[in-house]
Amino acid sequence: MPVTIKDVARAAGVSITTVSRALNGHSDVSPETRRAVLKVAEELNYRPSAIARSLVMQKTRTIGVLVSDLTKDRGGHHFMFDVLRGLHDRVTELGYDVILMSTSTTRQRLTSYLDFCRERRLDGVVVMGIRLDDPYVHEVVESTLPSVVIDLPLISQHCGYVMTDNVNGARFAVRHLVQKGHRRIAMVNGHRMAAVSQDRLRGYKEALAQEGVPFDEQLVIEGDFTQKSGEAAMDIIHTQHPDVTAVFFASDLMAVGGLLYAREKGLDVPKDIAIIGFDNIDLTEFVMPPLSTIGQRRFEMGVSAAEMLIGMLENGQAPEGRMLAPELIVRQST
Amino acid sequence: MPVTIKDVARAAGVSITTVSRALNGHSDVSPETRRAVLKVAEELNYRPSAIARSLVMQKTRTIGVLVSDLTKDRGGHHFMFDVLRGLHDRVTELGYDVILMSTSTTRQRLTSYLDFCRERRLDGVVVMGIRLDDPYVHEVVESTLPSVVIDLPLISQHCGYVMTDNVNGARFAVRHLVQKGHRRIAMVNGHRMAAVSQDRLRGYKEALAQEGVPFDEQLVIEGDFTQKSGEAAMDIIHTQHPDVTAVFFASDLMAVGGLLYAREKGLDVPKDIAIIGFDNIDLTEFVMPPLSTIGQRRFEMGVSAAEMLIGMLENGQAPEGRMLAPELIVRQST
DNA sequence: CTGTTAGCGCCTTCAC
DNA sequence: GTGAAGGCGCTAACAG
Repeated sequence: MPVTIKDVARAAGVSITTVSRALNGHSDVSPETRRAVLKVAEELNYRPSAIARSLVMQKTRTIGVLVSDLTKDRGGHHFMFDVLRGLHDRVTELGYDVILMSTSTTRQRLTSYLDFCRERRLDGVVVMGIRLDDPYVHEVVESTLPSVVIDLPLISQHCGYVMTDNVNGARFAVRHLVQKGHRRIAMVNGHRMAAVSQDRLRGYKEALAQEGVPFDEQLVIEGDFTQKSGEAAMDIIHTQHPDVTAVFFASDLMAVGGLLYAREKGLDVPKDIAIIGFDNIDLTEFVMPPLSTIGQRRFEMGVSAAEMLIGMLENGQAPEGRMLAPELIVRQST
Repeated sequence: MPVTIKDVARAAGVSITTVSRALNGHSDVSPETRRAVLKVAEELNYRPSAIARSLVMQKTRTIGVLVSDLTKDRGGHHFMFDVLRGLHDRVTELGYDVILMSTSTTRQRLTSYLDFCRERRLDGVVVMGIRLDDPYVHEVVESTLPSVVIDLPLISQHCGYVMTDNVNGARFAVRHLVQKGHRRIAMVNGHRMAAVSQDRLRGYKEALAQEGVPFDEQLVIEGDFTQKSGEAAMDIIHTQHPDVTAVFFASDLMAVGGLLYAREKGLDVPKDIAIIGFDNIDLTEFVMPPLSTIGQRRFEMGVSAAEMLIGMLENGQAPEGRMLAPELIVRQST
């Protein structure tokens, strides 16, 4: 049975009200009583109940983090973990707590994410790794519960987003290749339906236009973000477009596939063919040669989401769409 | 203002108590009233407040996960994330929620982890990635707050642990090498003070003894878990112990270092020298040749911790030490 | 079977 | 400056 405010009050010989005021730094308490109360609270090792406070204050100072399918071991996990780190860091700095939710587990509970939030009386949610076609996402996006979505351009009255500027990321990559002297630059994209694929393709085109390099539709190969598809794409490029001297892959995993293919065929990277990826996954540092790539500011995305959400909560700030600049990371594959 | 039990009661024309009982499946409610209440609750889209319930029940059905320094980008993160996944999965299955805590952020709050738990009235904690010399860990381990520690053999009245059986992991690795015909087998260990290093060294010795291979102290090189130290160790082995045909690295990162060194020196892996690592990090699948290693059942560790903790909470089960069997993963480096 | 009463631990009017 | 009273949303005796 933990020590309550009542215990402190009794021990200090004052009323509960006074203890509450003293502990919360209200001005209408005499310095002596305040000191006395603080001392007693300290001695008793008193910790106010966040639960009780939440009940009466009607806010929990807790935000939910909704992550897609934590159960399955899919690709994007490291990405999500980094975002989570930034998020948690900033959120706790601002005096809030973070509670975890996963699509897989809440779904089997048969309650929607939103209902979960309502039960827990969460003040807000950050959503990440969710697919656009998830039946429940829109429920939270369109609800009045303040929310911020990572990596999906969903915006509404109570929902903002934070994402990487994929268009510019792709532009950075392609411009870098052009500056290295390449003119025939192929692109291996992810599946066409992914939002990021469309953006990265646009960046590719824009960079080419900007640099005065003609766009050749033949040089855009569609992959599916996997290493295997990267190898396959590289094979097409190698056999059908031997004049290509550089390839921009829309994901590092595909780029690694390209790298393996090149090694297998005895091609020198970057001399025979330059390769640049996208994402800056850990792996890129360890392959040979280390892979140039476009990095997303994952930690900062979490921080930014935290600040936006809590800004909405505390200062009634309007939700917004935030694009974070990606960074060009030059290693030895270009 | 969310709809409360009072709203449901009024709308259903019964007392608050009756609503509570109907919703919680108590038997002393007539079928008709129950149906009526359920219907109204449904129509009103009522969600009971977990907060209010926690207050009166004196338990939150929430467990904390204390993770070391979420802020810093250190090695063990993927490990922790996988454990977290298993943990969260099982915990929510059992009807609990997970709240995140990090040493970095709670420390700057100037409250100990334990105080944080007390404020939030957490039912229990799982601790992971914490170093033995952390000043606060022992506070939670020795407190009456039920806890489970990952990867540290800390046990007490209210604290159990789940960890990988490192001794056997090392034995699996070394036995595998012996079975491949190797007799001169070096070991590159992590720093001597790490608990895992000691265990893995023991497993190395035991396996040698068991297989009738003499132990040679010269063949144990001390590294520090980094790739660089793996390279350095490999250099020592290569130059000073040319008769060595296989190396057991106490971490994959060091093993990758060894691999790079071998490639640089034109050594063929595994023909000239076989290499096996420990941890099964993602990287192992992508290096050339793919690295044989010892895998920890990370997801299962989380699941196990969840079950143990909640078993303690609900059935008063005694905390225990659980060793999870590692698995030998044979790829192409051995 | 159902309603009344009494809190859970805390904050906030409103008096004094 | 301080205390008494009421209530946040819910559950648990205790009566009827």
